[in-house]
Order: sequence, then C-alpha cells, then structure tokens
Amino acid sequence: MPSDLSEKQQSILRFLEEFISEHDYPPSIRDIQGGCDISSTSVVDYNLKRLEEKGYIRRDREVSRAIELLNGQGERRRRTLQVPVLGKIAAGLPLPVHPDSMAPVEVVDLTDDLTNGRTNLYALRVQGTSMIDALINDGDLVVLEPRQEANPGEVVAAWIIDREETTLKKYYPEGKRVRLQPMNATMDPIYEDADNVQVQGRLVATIRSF
Amino acid sequence: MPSDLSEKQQSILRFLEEFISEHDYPPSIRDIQGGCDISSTSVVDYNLKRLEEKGYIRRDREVSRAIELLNGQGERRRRTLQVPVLGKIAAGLPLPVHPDSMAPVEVVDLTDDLTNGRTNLYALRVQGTSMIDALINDGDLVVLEPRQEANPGEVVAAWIIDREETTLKKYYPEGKRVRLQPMNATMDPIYEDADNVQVQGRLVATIRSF
DNA sequence: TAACCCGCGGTACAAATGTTCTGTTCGGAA
DNA sequence: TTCCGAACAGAACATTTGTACCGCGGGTTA
Repeated sequence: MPSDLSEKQQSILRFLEEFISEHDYPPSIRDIQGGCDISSTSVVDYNLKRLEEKGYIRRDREVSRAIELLNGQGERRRRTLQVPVLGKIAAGLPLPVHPDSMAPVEVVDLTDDLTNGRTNLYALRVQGTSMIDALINDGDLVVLEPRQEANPGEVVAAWIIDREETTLKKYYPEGKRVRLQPMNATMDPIYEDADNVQVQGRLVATIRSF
Repeated sequence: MPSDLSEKQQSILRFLEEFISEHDYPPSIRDIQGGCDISSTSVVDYNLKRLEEKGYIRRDREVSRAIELLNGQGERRRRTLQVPVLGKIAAGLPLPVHPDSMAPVEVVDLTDDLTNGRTNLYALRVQGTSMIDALINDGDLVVLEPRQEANPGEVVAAWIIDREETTLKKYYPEGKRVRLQPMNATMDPIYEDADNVQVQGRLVATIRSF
C-alpha cells in the first residue's frame, strides 16, 4: 500500500478495490462514506480529489459512480479483452481464413498484459503434439493476430502450401526462400520457397493451463 | 452473439461491453438509450429486465449504473486475480521458500480461466533454456501454487537436493523412488530417490507472450 | 498575534438516474 | 372478428448522487 497517502485515503482505496471486485461497478460517494466510516460526503469528495491528483484514480465529473482505479502511475489497470476461441489448430489443418465469420466455440478473457493493446485477436486450441518443436503442446491455447505478412524474427502461423501443413515458427525471409526456425534453439530450421509459404497470423501468446 | 435475444437486446449487450471496457464503470440507462438509439428509457428498462431474466446481466435495483455483465449462464465474468511475480526460476536456483514474505517484482493480472478459483498463487519468470524439456522457454512466466506434496501425474516444481537443481516435471511416486517425466513425451524420464526430491509447488499455468 | 492552508463537518441544491404509469401498436391465438 | 400479451413511447415522479457553500479547529509561518 502506497505511503504518500493519508490513512483515510488508503482506506478509501482499499474500499474501492473491495467494492469493485465484489460488485463489478464502482461505489457511490455515499457507499464510500459508509464503508470507510467517514462523517461527511464532502470529506469523501475531498479525498477523492487528492487521490485523483496523485494518479490513483480517475473520475468523470457529474457522473455517478464514475471512478476508475489506476495503478498509481496514472495507468488504468485490469482491463480484459474477450478473445474468441475459433477452433482447433493441428498440423494437417488450415487455419480459419475469415476469423470474423466464425462462431466462437468458447471465449477466453485475456488481460492486456498479454494482448498489449491489440484488439482483433483470436485463439485456437492446439490439437496433437506436432508443434512440440515450437514448445507448444497438445491442449495449449495459442493467441493469434490476423496477418498476411510478417517482419523477420516474428513467430507466425504459416501454411505450407505443398505440404498442406500448418506450422508455428520464427519467420526469416531470405531472398526467394524463407527460413522457418523452430523456437527450440536446438532444432534445425526448414527452408521453403517464399511462394510456398502463406503467413496466416502472428503469434501473440501461448497459454498452457493445468 | 447469442440468438435467444432480440436485435435490440443484442445491441444493448454489445454496448454494455464496449462502454464498460472503455470506462471501467457501467453506463446509465440513458447512456444505453443514446448509445443504442432507443426512443425511451422505459424500453431500455424493459429490455434490461429481459436480459436479466435470461441470465446475461445482473442488476441491483435502485442503484445507478448497477449492471454486472454475466456470461449467459448466470456466471459473472472478467474477474482477475493479481498474482505477484516473485522472481526468477532457473535450473540452478532454489525456488523462493516463503512466497508470502517476498516483495513482488511486478504483478500480473490473471483471469480466473487460469487460476480456476485458486487464490494464493505466485508467478516466476523463467531464466535460461534449461526447462526446454518441460516445453518452457526462456522468458516464459510460470504460475505456481505452493505445495509440499503432489498427486501422481501432476506437474510440479521440484528441487532435487543432491543436484541442487530445480526442475518442472510430471510427478509419479513409485515406492521409494520418484519418476520425473518430462512433458515432452519423446523424452525419457529421470528417477530419483524419494528423499532426494522436494516438491515446492504445483504448476498451474505457463504463459508465453511475444 | 494574525494570516493562511489543510483536513474536516454539516447541509443544501441541482443534476443524474432508476422507476412507474398510462397508452399505443402489432401480431398471433381463440 | 375479439382478445391478449409482447414490445414500445412518452412523460412524470422519487431517489440517488455529485457538487458547492459555509464554517470550524489545528498546525505552520510570517
């Protein structure tokens, strides 16, 4: 708990956290007054102004319950993005071409630690162990950003046309051919004609949960 | 988008998502009215009641902006748990023994998709490639639950005493010895005396982000 | 001492906001 | 046709709620 705050301000901050995590909507000034045993709404208002000055919260004036929790550096926190899980990914299957048109199988909430501000992401469930060389196991979730091209060194989901195979590897264009480097540094790269490789998306994250 | 809802209701649901993700607090009825081009507040109220009946939202009556988004099965969603990143994990380093006493280096927000309701989790940043056989790479984040013992087949963080080495493997007690099975099915297990293996925690999730 | 600022109390007010009431329209069932 | 309920419109009403105002006590400073 930060120490550039008065005891009352810390108490308000704690109450805000608790209330929001309990209700999913912020408290009114009078909720705070009651929850922190404060004698007057004006005192709450006063301390909220101090908290806003110090970058712990953000308020929209004239709007009820319009308190956003920030992280003390003025950044908002704990936003999540709902990412649709569009299907499976396996070595022998092409990726879904039009992510938008698919009905999501399920939805996962990702925090923006992972999404990094990106928005139109989608996820696929890995089926089979064919991507072990990318350190990706059966059952893992891979999060992708739709892309038709990639910068050198980025990890992409690529469709290798003549093999009819999807693979996840680091992408290095080298003139007329492309070097696809497994993420496991002990394994050898493969080389393909540039025409033979279709970049389908950029890998944003992989998640394995037990 | 669910189909047991009228177009107006779907529009309201979409607006709720957008508004909340933008402001971190829910809209008022009149915000919804404006945002969805609805002619009257009573229509918004009417459709909110239908949405509540069908389990898409929850409302607290007489409280402004008291709308919680549910997932359609009546469960609340987008709760996150703040998990402290206590330090690094590497082959030659023991794990922090008393997670509680450590000052977190940073904090990550994890959605309860991953935490699965568990609460006292902590995370470690993987340093080096020594855990490649567990399909875990340099820079990955591993999420652990403090544990001194494990059930057969669970993935644990184990300290191998005489080697002074931390490893992440599937745990199979076999009488007086323990089989530690890499997650990469193509690799061979190692065997250790039961006395020589200290279970430090259970692996809950691994996250790799690019 | 006086002047001043900070934190606080109490109160009043106006705006924001949830709720209710009365009708209307429309489509399907009887 | 008539009846009924779902969905909507419009307006009025009653709380809820943010905000402003005035004042007080204590500490600091000139």
